[in-house]
Amino acid sequence: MNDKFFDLPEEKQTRIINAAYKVFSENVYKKAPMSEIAEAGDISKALLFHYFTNKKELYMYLWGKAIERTRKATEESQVANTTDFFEMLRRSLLAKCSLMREYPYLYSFSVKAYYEQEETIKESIRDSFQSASNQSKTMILSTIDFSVFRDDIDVRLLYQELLWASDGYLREMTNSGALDPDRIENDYLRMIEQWRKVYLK
Amino acid sequence: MNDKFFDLPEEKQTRIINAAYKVFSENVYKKAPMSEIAEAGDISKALLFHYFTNKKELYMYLWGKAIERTRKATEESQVANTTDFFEMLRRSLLAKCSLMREYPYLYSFSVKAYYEQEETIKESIRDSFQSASNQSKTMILSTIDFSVFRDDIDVRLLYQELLWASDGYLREMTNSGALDPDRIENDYLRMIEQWRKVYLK
DNA sequence: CCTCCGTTGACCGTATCGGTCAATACAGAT
DNA sequence: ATCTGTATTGACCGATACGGTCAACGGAGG
Repeated sequence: MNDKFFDLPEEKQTRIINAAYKVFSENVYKKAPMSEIAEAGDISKALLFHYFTNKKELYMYLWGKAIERTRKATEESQVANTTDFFEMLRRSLLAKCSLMREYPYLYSFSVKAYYEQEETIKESIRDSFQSASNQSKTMILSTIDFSVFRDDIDVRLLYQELLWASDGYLREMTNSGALDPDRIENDYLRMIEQWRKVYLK
Repeated sequence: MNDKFFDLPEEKQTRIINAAYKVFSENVYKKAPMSEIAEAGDISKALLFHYFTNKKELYMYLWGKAIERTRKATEESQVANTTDFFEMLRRSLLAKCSLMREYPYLYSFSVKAYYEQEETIKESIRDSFQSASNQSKTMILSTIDFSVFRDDIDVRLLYQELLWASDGYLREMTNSGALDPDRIENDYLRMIEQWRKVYLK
């Protein structure tokens, strides 16, 4: 890619990047047109190709950035630095929200990328995602104090369930176009409070 | 459309329909090619056009069928015929599973259709979905006995949350390609049992 | 052998794709 | 005002994919 991209005013950089995240999160790689990205980012297609020499390079740049920013947000929110399950969940959702404020479609892009079928993309991506996901999962299972949960529930099932619920909520917000991180954050906190009430001893 | 479609052996009919549901559930209307549907259904594109005279007609047929089958499955599972919240949830998830056995992608098609942006499609669809969804929601809120819930929880939030959780689970199954209704049904039942334990008085 | 009809490969005009390039717009220096 | 260098673009290219059509093929029944 062309490093001069980073000399652009920051607003313009993120505008372009977010346009790309959006289009790639809504379409499979093959059906995500560069022209649509350019239009959404309010620049010409030629300029887009000027900065990211071709489609795959843009895609891989977005992927690398997504990985990096996710890692950073997770670290900054101190997600791993607690043994309280719900506190960890809270921090991780707050991290997601803060990430969403700057890159609204980064998360849905990551999910879409994980299931990408295009051969050339697949191999470059799947491993790094898988390893990160597995790593965080084992980290959670080893540091969390599970003794505080009610004895009659299946914690592993619960964990999945809560992730799905928060994910489903986020998806609904995304789909309906009302992506308001503040409101989402607030709703997240309420949901967690409720869970805390019923699932602890 | 050409009524001779219904003279085809049933296996072939559902094979074609499911191919169409799949492609339309994975792509926006405009980017869902008839050729891809034909290929997935293992027939020629020309034959597909022979039965459904054009793309929109096929889409609208699928939509109507989705509405109808959903209504039927809901009715057959007696979803509305109980005042127990979790029992109703259980029945409605079982209905979803039984529907999924015959038309694996019908549900994700319906969701996708609801958010369709194509102008000509939008108007023909959104109303019927909205009304059905609203109707079921008010039905639930009026027949369910909410007094059995713990007093310290927000039932409306809970309702959404459980729907999201079951939805997220279903989506993960769909995405990973392991769409096994029996396993899903089993997992659903376990999740519901857990919920029943913690959310009731 | 004929007829009928389900089925198809090949085709059409058009739109869209990824990508290129010469030309413009424009800012700053002289 | 002119020059220079760079950010930006409209127009274009060949290739491909699109929705839709149609003449022809093939096999079953008479």
